[in-house]
Amino acid sequence: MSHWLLKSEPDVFGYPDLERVGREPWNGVRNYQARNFLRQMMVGDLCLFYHSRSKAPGIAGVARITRAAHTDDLQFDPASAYFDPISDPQQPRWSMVEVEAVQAFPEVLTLDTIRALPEWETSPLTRKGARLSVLPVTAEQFGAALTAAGLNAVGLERAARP
DNA sequence: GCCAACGTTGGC
DNA sequence: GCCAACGTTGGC
Repeated sequence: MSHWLLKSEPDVFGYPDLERVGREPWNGVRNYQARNFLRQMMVGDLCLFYHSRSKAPGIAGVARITRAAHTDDLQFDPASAYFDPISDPQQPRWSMVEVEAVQAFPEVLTLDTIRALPEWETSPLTRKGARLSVLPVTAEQFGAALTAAGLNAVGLERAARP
């Protein structure tokens, strides 16, 4: 199983929103590197749900991939902000996955705290000017984040298994 | 294929 | 709201 980190602006769609709706299509990703990571995701992979552009940026909870990469319909919807006039329906450029809420963190694990974790030193997340909205996370980084949040990483991974 | 201009991201 | 960092675009 792989681990990932997904960024979302809590003002637009935060972890509480994911808990409310249960499952949510992760669409609107329009960056090739991020898209390529989406395409590597497999059902059951766990994701850290990160709040960006917020007063307290950080990880708010854990999500699980419930559907592997498939065509992001918004790229063909002229009314959508994510419309891509260049995309060819025969060979769609953009993909989306589907995620569900697994476990909220007791409180948001702040970026400052994440930066202080040795496992996260090499992550693109903690690099200045980081813009990647979907990024891979090592098992060590995932475990360190859960431990720092006060959760039992092993227990959660077991419980999250479908 | 270079690179300046532009638009967007995201911490602060 | 500011601005640095980054990805993308498009003229040449």
